[in-house]
Amino acid sequence: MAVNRAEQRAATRRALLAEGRRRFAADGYHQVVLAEVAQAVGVTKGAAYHHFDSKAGLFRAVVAQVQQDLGDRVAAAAERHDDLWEQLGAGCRAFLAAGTDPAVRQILLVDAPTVLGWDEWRTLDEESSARHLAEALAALVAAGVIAEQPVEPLARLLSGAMNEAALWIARGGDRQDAERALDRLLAGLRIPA
Amino acid sequence: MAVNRAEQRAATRRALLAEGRRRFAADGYHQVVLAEVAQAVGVTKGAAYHHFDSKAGLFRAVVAQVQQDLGDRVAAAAERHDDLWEQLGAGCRAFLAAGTDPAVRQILLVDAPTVLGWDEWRTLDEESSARHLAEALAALVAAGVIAEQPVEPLARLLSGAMNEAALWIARGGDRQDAERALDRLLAGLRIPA
DNA sequence: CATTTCGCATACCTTGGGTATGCGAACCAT
DNA sequence: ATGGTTCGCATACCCAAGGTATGCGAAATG
Repeated sequence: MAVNRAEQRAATRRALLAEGRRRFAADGYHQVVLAEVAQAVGVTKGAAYHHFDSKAGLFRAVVAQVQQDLGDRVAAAAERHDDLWEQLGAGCRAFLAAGTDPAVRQILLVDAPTVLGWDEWRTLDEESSARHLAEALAALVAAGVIAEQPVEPLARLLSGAMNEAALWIARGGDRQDAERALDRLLAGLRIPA
Repeated sequence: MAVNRAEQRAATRRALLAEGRRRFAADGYHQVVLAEVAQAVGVTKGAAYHHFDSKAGLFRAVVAQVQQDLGDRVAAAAERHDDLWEQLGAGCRAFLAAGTDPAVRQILLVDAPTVLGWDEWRTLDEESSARHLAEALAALVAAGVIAEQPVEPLARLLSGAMNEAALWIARGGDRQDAERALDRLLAGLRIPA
């Protein structure tokens, strides 16, 4: 048990974040009652407001954490390959796989845009997974594998496509089919050798 | 002025729908107060609950209406062309153009999935714009313009891509760039002649 | 040991979605 | 036309839940 005050504070904060993440993922933002999150952790609403300035504030912190995890997973999958094109494919497949995680699905893909507003959500997205995608595409353009073109709109298109595909898979769509369709889309971008 | 009861009922319902649509589009679902919607129309909350069983019920009706409008717009744009491939392109461009409409953006793309739940939203989407896309792709496959493949996952990918692109454009992204990127993606699907 | 800090609890306020019930005008019977 | 019925909507109320103001007690400080 932490006797020290800083440790205690950090522990409470971590516990609230973890419990919030569980509940936001399982029940969706609106179904979650802040007081219940606090109670489950053994504190009261007051503690939650001491650490986060609102329910949305807790959610925001959870979103950042989940985004971070997702970005790490995608980056790790990509880095297992040397070839740039393979990296893109591996990253995309990792993203689709992550879509089966309820935390990613409900928190990032369903609730975050409405709760935080699309602008703020996009900013967070930009800092993690979306950035990896844009960088990968830029590298492929530089390497002459895909045609010279503005990278940002293409990255948004692909990002949106994968978000939707992840939700589709989670709802029962066949992942193989989704991966194959995505592969075909990506393959169409390659400059014919 | 309607003296007849059925007309009166219909008029109130229409007014609530119109005002709800305005406010949902302008402020987002959560910011909208049902009582204020009713008041703006000259009735009270009771009337709203008489016509729709909940706030979400009113929103659902608005969503259906906006979906319908959007589907019509896309279909109309497509039907101005005879060539199947041109139809697809025209429909997609019409969809991106529609993304500049705040009603489409906020109601359909941002709030609907969370408020109605992703499953119900997808069902509504399926009945309007998404169906057009799937049909167009199926026709192109049948005509041998794009490779034989499951149409549903491809339609979801493209649908997600365009949703995201519409939001990106609304946030200030260049529409020409988005259209060109989308064209390149679609072009990659064609079987090389 | 006196004092301050601060992490959190307690008590309270307010907003807003939802419900139960009542009224009055349009509708329908004879 | 007139009494009873329907029904569109108003009024009054309930309560869950987010947010706030304040107090307490234990750790930190010196």
